[in-house]
Formats: sequence, structure tokens, C-alpha cells
Amino acid sequence: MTQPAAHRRASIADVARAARVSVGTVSNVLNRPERVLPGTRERVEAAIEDLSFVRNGSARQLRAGTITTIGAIVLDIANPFFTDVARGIEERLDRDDFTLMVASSDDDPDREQRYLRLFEEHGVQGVMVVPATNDIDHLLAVRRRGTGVVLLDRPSSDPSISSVAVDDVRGGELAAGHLLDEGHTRIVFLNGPHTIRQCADRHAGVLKALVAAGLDPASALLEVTVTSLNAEGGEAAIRGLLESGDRPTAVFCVNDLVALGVLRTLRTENIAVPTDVAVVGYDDVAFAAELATPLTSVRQPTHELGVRAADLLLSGTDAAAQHVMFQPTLVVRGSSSSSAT
Amino acid sequence: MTQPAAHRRASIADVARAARVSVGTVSNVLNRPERVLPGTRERVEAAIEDLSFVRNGSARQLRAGTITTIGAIVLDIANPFFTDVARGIEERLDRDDFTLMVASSDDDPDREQRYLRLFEEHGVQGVMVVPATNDIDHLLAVRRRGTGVVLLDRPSSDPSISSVAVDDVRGGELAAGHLLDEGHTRIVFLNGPHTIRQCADRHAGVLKALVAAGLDPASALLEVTVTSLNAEGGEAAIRGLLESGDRPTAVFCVNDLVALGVLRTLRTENIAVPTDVAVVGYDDVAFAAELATPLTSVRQPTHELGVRAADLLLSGTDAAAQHVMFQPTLVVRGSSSSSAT
DNA sequence: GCTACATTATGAACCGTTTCACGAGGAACC
DNA sequence: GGTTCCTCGTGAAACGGTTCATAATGTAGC
Repeated sequence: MTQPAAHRRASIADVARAARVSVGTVSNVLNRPERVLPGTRERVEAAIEDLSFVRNGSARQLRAGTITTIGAIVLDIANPFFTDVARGIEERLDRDDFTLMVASSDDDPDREQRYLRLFEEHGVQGVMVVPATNDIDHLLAVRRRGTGVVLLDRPSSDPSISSVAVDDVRGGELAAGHLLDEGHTRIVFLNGPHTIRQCADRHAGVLKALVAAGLDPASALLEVTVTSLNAEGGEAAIRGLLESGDRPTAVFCVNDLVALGVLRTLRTENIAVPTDVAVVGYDDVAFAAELATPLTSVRQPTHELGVRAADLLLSGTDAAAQHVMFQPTLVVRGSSSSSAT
Repeated sequence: MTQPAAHRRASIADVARAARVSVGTVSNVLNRPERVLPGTRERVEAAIEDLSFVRNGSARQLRAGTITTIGAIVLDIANPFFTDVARGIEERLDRDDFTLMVASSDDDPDREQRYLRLFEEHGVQGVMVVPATNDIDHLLAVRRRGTGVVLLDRPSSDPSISSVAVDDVRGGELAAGHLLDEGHTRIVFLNGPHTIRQCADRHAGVLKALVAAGLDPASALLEVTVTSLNAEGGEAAIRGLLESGDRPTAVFCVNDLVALGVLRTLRTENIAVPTDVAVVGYDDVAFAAELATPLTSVRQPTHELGVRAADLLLSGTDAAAQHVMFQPTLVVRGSSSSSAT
């Protein structure tokens, strides 16, 4: 039995040698088995097995060109919103036998760039990105070079790039409007940085609601930027507010994880929800309804978002870009209204 | 201005031509800029910009050999347990400037194979896998061919493959033991299929606790296999039990998502927790403490699990395999004990 | 026996990088 | 002025597949 050189993966040439055929034949066995005589095929297959040969994807792709993989870059892989979207994407891709690779940018433009570059250099068919910054020039460049790009959870400002988003202005408006309806006259908004479009939009929505109610945003709104968009960030933010003596009566959180941190803190501080402080979240994650004080939240069609995004990427490499905008809905629960179910 | 051929990405040769240098020089500008005279370098950089050249990752890798990426294959990307682990992995990889690609197998051995193959063919330095089956021969084969493999959340039965796991037998024992301590004499265990090692192990732990308490498992334990390991699966399972008239007094759920579904259902059915039914979950996800009835759960050091796994993969390609086993702890809350805080 | 035509197998060209031995042109030194 | 060293830049040889024109072989038909 011929041994391959130690520590070197067997190549197609090794297989060819072992099976006493040419490399072309091995390649045919791999890609168009019907073209090779059963006897030869078996010999080749035996050699493959014997040498435990694995195709070199880089070489294959270098010559063949394409690959049926698409990449997704989300802001935070630990955020249920994004993973729900990812499930939607996967579901759709599966139908066309595409595979999905997920990477997390952590809101860091550099990391986003790094992964984007990695995906592009490896020739994925397309990337779905939740951009960490407002500026999408780098994505336009990727698009121009021939890789499909779909913006996730963010309307596209450019006609050449498709996008699938949920109306965040409307979401902010729904949340703030609800709090105002409940009689609050001042809202604390625990938001992320405005460099994240969703955050800026939700802020705009809040303003819209305040103005519609005839309030002056300067006094009726306090926006606090949380350090990280998760429970720890929410906890730190609300704790900061409480310690400064500025106890809010209504808190709108940019996502449910932040809201979770807020609820947790309010409970340990024995502050009643919604009597003393009303809380509204965003995303309506699975556990929102089951919390100690069920969380009022803005629901987004996450799964559908992912499915649709994958749809756009698969269907139209050449077709004109499409911009899909879903509408969010408000789910009122006990954390913001004592009259809620 | 020279235009590259339509629909063909610019290659290093195009750049060389445009900058009137050799391909070797372009490569040097890309990889060891200090070796080329500033003037030439600038000319090359201008050409790169001009042609919006992007390295072909396949070609690069084909020649250069390695790549600083590692792949992770988890059972369910929407499960917080796995994404928390992924965060841990990322944190560790970042320190060494490695990148992480995550894929989700959905408990499907075929999908696991597909992604494993994809990762291996593309020459990742290593893969971290939560295997969907008991049989890990395919992983051994990958390891033998030179790609690093670390088993995630699953003790390795093979000396050549490192693993990082949490003692699931102990976890099952803790959960069941606690329920028995609370006075229950019959436990319903909503478990996943035993083909998933974690499920089989937790079951073994439950048995151990029952036997230690002098009970006969045949009558003191009812194991129900849930269709999917999430809230919907939990809801369906408990609903099935209730409709069959077999109302349990103590339910142990294989993870917190399943427990969430159970709690949700019990609440809509107006069944009191823990008075009528005690519930224990597994994973101690972030929201467990904040639920309407705070959920008793088995806590696993998820983040640490990920960090340690990445550690093993990065440190020891050649070093002997290591098997790390963490111990879980039980966090008692209101869902299982009226005396809990 | 000769041509015509499938059917299989072959081997070289090619994909786009990196790497490396080598050459050209100075500078430095004796 | 000749030798030695350096600094830059060159060009061709890999890397490991796929593809395609071509060769070898066999079969049919006349």
C-alpha cells in the first residue's frame, strides 16, 4: 500500500497514481461519474477511500469560479433578533442547496470589514450585512465587483443594493406613542449610538410621537446611550440614572435584552413596574411574554425578514435592486400598562 | 484609463500591467510593502485602487497553504446556549487574530457533514463541533487528515480529539435530586432524543438520582421526547401530557427554551407553578431569573466553555488531546421551590 | 479490410496567487 | 578599479484542481 508523504494531504495526483489512471479521470469520477467505466470508477473510489482524499476547495474554486455559499454578518450573534433572522435565511437557502456562514461584527466597523473581505476574497455568491456604520460605500464597492449584497434590517440608500428592513421610525413612534397614551409626559430612551441606523431611526420615531403630542423634545425626552446593547448595558444605564437621582417614569429600550437588564435592576431596587416605571422593549423576543412583568415590545417579523433577504439574494443577481420594508407592530403587556392582559 | 475586461475581476497581472511592474512586485506591495521603493509602491497602490482589485482568496490560499479561520458547527444557532459559547470562542480567537465562521446543523447529521466538508475543503485551521450524532468517526477522519477538531459540549471518547464539555450526568442528577428533595416522587423529563449525547447523559443523571433516593425509575420517571428543542417543542409536549390527563407534579426540561414553552402553557391553563407543577430547566439563560416564575435551572459556564475550546484549538495542533470537563451548578428559583428567593 | 462513429481515458493548459533564485545597478570599502 | 554587499525588481515555478482537445480502443456497417 502506497503511503502519502507524511503531513501532506493527498492530492488528486496521488489518487491518480494509486488507481493507475490520469488526473483527468479522477476528476471525472468526482464530478461526472457517469462518464467513467464502472470498473475504473471503483478503482478510483477505492484509492480515494484508501488515501482518505479530500478535495482542495481552494484549487477547485480557483478553477471553477463559483461556490454556493453566502455569508451573513450580523451585529451580535448572541442577540435573538439576529439569530431568528439567520434561521429565516437558512430556511430559504436550504431550498436552493446553498450554505450559510455567519459572522458577528460586534458593532465594530473594522471587524465588519475584515469579515466582508474574507467573504469576498473567498468568492461567496453574496453577503447579507447588518452594517455597523451609516456609510455603506465599502458595500457598494463589493457590489460593483460582482458579489451580491443585501442589506439586512436597514433600508438601502442606494438603488444598486437590495435591502430588507423594518420601519424603525414607525417602531419608535409606536413605542413612544404608547407611553404618551398611557399618560407619561417624559420618556427616557436607552438607545444605542446613532451610527447604527436602527438606533437613529427609532430616535426619529420617538421625536415624531412627541411632537405629534405637542410636547417639546428638549424636555420630554432624555436619550441615554447604552454601552452595549445587551442586558448588562441596560443594567448599567438604568443604574446610572437611578444613582443620579433622576428616576424616570417611562423607559423605552432599544431592544429586549436591554429591557431585560432594566427590569432586573428595577426589581432588585424594589421599584414597581409599571406603577413607578413603565418599560417598553423592542424585538418581542420569545421570552418577552413570560417575564415577571410581561414586557411590552415592538414586534418585528424576524423570520420573514431573513427569508425575504435570502430570496432577494438568490433571485436577483442581475435583477434590479429591491427595497422591502416591513411594518412593526406593538404588543402591549404588563410592563407598560396596568390594564394590559 | 485601462478598463478591465467586463465581468472579470481584476487580477494581480492586470494591476502589474497598469503599474508597469512585474506581478512579483505587486505581490510584494501586498504582503511585504517595506521591500518595495515608495515610488513604485505608490504606483502599484494607485493601480489597485483604480482597478478596484481584490485578492483572490482561493488562489492565495492554494499557494500559501494556511488560513487563520476556524469554523464552528452548532446544533441550533437560535439557542442562546450555543451563541453564548460562540461569543466565548470569538473572544479567545480575537486575541490571536483568527476569525470565526458559524454554521448551524439543526441536529441534522447530513447538514453537519456538509458544513464539515465545506470547512475542511476550504482549509480552516480547525473546527469546533457539537456533534449531532453519537458516532464521531467522520470527525476522527477529519482530525487524521490534519485539521484541528475540538468537540464542544460533549466529552470525547477518543484520545486524539480534544473536548470541552460540562458534566451532563451531574447536571441531570442535580436537577432530579433537587426535585426529589422538594418532595416529589415522580418526575416527568422532557428530553431530546438520546442520539444527542447531552440528552442521554442527563437522562442517566436523572436515573442516578432516582436510584439514590431508593425509587424505581420504571414508575418514578416518565421521559417524553420533545419534537424540537425549543419553546414550541416544550409547549407541544406538556400540552400532550395535560390532554392525556396525566398531569405531572414535577417537570424537568432539557433546556430553558423548552421550559419557557412549558411555563407559558401552564400559565394559559391556569396551573400554578410551583404549587401544582414544579419546573426545572437547563442552561440558565439570561432571562431565566426574570420570568413570571423565576426558573430553576442548571447553570453551565457557557462563555468559559467557548474560551477554553478555542484555547485548545489554537494551542495544540500537535499537543496531546485534552479533555476538559466543567461542573454544572444548580440555581434554585421560584419555579421549583416556594421557599426560594 | 476499411471507414465511421461511439465510448473512455489522457495529459496539458489554465485559474491567480506566493515564493524564490537571480540579475541589475549602486554604494562602500580597500 | 575591483571586490563585496545591498537594495529592488523580475519572471518562472509551484499550489491542486477542472476542462477540453485529442488519442486509443472497440463496434458496426459495408
